Amino acid sequence: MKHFEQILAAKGVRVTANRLLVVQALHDQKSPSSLSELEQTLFPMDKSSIFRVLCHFVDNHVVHSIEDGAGMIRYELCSGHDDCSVDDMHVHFYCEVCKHSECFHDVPIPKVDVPEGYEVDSITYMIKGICPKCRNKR
Amino acid sequence: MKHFEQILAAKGVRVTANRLLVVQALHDQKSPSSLSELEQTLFPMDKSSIFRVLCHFVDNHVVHSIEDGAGMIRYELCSGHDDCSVDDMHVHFYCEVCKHSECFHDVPIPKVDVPEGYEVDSITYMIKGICPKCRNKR
DNA sequence: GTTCTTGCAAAATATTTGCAAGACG
DNA sequence: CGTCTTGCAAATATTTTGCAAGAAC
Repeated sequence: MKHFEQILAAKGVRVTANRLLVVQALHDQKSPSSLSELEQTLFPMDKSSIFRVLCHFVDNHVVHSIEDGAGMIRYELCSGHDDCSVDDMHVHFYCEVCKHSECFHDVPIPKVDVPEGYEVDSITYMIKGICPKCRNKR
Repeated sequence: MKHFEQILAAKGVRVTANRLLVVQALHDQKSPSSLSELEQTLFPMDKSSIFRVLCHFVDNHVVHSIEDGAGMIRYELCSGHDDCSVDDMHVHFYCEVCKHSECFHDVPIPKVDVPEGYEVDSITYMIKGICPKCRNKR
């Protein structure tokens, strides 16, 4: 996939087979993926390799890392292919019943005024509650 | 502290010595505490006891649980002593340099419109960046 | 006495690192 | 060659549960 190679190259990340697989997997997921999930998807790639690729991606703004409601870290591709700004982010939802995370891609994170002297790098807006599917089951 | 006993009683939580100690400790902290921190503060109370007290408190809306930027769960007392609503919440800040969390008590979380059918229980608004103290050191 | 709570120990879950071999430029 | 990347194994860190003794009602 030439497309993914360009994304990596544009961010100054060397292209390797593993890295392309990780980008591919993240792209295929609709909701942010955890390390464990990626481990299954990307078998037989090693967990630590995936982990290090993800760290590298986070450092180079290829992916965001967010914490879902269950104390686990999840990863998703930065949407903007050029630069990865704060404006890039959207709201996430965590269902306390089925324990799944999803994205509200259409809902941008409202900005707030931070006190003097604080530098903002990223923002996570996480709603916890019950998703429609689980709600209808009750 | 009669005061804390009333808080617990009002939420239908049975009052025990341990629970009062946990409430006290959370009240004394300015920023949200992690389980490990509480373990030190509350020594010799057992870690698992603290954990179970915290779970019970979260279930009964005595405390909020939030995830700081480092994948750790932190706890803070619900501010409203009557009921623990979504309006109760404020913005949190995580410094990526000194790895400390703090509260922007004066900055309420802006609300967003969620898609139809979703039930909102709580919201976490976490800003990651660099705090003034760490920023001045560079 | 029946239910809830606690402490100890240990399991379960996730993340992170050390090291040597291999790939890349 | 020298640096970056990978896989295997193992160490850390953190959260969670089983069980029996004790406390509360």
